[in-house]
Amino acid sequence: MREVAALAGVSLKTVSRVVNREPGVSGDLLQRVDDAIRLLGYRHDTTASSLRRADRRTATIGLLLDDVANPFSSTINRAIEEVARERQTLVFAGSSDGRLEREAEFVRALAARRVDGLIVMPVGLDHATLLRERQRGLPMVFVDRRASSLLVDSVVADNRGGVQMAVQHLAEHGHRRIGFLGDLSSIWTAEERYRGYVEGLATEGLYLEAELVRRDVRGIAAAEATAADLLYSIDPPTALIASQNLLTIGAIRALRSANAQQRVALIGFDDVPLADLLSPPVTVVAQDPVAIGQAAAQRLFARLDGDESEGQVIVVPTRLIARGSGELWPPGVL
Amino acid sequence: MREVAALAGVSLKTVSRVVNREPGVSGDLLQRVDDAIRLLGYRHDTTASSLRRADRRTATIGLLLDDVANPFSSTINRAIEEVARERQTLVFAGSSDGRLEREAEFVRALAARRVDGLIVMPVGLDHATLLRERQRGLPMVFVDRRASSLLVDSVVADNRGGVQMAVQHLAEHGHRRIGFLGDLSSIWTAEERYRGYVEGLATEGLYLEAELVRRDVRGIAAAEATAADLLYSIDPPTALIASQNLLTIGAIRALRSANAQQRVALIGFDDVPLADLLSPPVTVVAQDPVAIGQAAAQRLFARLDGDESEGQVIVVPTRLIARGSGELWPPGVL
DNA sequence: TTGAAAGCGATACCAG
DNA sequence: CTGGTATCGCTTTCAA
Repeated sequence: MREVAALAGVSLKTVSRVVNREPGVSGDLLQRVDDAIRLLGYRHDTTASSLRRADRRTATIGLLLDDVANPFSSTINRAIEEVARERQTLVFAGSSDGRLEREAEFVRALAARRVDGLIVMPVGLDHATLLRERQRGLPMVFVDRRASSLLVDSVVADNRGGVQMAVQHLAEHGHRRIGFLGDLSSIWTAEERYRGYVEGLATEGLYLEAELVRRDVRGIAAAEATAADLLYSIDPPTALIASQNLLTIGAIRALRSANAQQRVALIGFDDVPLADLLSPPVTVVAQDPVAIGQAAAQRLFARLDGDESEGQVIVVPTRLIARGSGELWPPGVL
Repeated sequence: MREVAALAGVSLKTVSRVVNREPGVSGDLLQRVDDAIRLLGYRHDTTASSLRRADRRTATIGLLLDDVANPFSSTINRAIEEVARERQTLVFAGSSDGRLEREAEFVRALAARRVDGLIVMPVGLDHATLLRERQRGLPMVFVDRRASSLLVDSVVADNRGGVQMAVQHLAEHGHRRIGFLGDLSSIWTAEERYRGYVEGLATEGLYLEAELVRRDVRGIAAAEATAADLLYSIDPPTALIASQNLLTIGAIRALRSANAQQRVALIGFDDVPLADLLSPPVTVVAQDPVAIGQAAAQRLFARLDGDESEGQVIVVPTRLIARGSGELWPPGVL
């Protein structure tokens, strides 16, 4: 910048004005400075700029997901990127793998780089580390999992309602013994979905039977084994709800192995690619990761724009996509 | 930092030494400084640090993919993140959507933030903008697509070999009329895969028949229409190679609609989730995005560590996963 | 082993 | 409209 000023024969401040497109520079000087910039191949240094700038903004935000490679997460990532781009903001993306120490490490690294804000899929249920950071002034929005405090906004899917819908749908197709596969109870969404199951059963006047419920199931292999176990039990369910995408895949495999895919109904939570090409095609409760990501980014930028209102909880609707597997009737009904 | 120094009763420089774990600070002072840091909740400012630091490193790299939400890309993203984490480096991730102006915009934003290096899935074939940036000193590694210059390293899958393998596999199963679906020819990988097809045919002593080749097909819907067109042609192929994951999905749909999935063989390039649960399960040439991402990150960090050797091209093997759809024999052979 | 002063590249403030 | 000077938070250099 110094060199640019020298070449254009103006002061540092004038170059700064040109670079930042501030008003009040005569056309003549503007031209000279622009020429000098081009000639020298000058590149503005955002980091130095934000150091001195009054608002100290870095035009940078952090995004901490469970796993950037997970299709649900990466779609959120993409949606956030789009909103950020309109604001000339870059996104640091990272994966916590559901581990508190990774979450803490990432947040520390982001704070050291002075990001303007953070969108995070929080690990665990108490959020102590994150809230401490929030209280120190880092704007923060939770995504996919609801915050334990009103200091931060949350954008979540309608997990409970989605599973209730699934239960109702199965009940309407004559099912009274509906099995449930759930992820780790320490994950907020897993808990919500289980509640949806319990409430759905109640609404339909069905009993909650412990032997049909399998929680804390993690990953495809475990889901397959657990679903098989359910299917081969003495009084097996006539329908299954798999409340997470990997669990759905495991359940599909188990149904195949037992050759029960045309006999036992299945509804998965969260859509999976190619689900419509299986036989039967898999009925799912779909989330809307694009809407979730957009809403989260919009909340964060609203905060950066000075919104000081109480933390909001935005619930993005889920919808049931009937494809076949969820419309099978139990044996003997038709 | 000033406050920390005041509270500990030492100079700025001593605090700096402690923060950077530089040797040559007495245990007493180290203790006092650490206490002051904790007491004040001091946070090191990496951006200010790198501004003054001799090597000007920001411990930050850029990653520009086609689309961070694409499963192949997001797996690369994750692999790179892991390598970067070991080096305390954060990753700015972004999507070009295959558009040159987005690529240029992102690179400009990264350069303004003084990233240490860039891993990019380059748009187009000439790479002019990127190479200019490279020449200005920004370390750069290309991923998934080979560089047009030895100024940058490239890490690519064995596209050509993979498709050759597919052709050979189909020929071994009696096919002589093998159709080909290709993505936009302006994409380097699409071109490579097409060459693999041509060379594979030659190796097997088969003719290249123009009416069996459909290139510049983009997306699921177009692939479905094009594949249907092929299937309903006068002398249709007995086997199909879909050389990209979305094209594979389109081809599967077309085969289903024509009820030809048990009659016309199919091999897809790039694995797709649930492919093994379809009927027939889909045979694919799988890439190894984790290995690709790791290699790319390792190359970049090697450059940052001072490796000045000529640009390398690292080719990561592909492998054929036989699941059923690629092992169907043409009618009348068995 | 410790510290004082200079300066990284830019913007803020205020004077001309 | 334009520029001089102080300063952002930190590291470097060099002297004590």
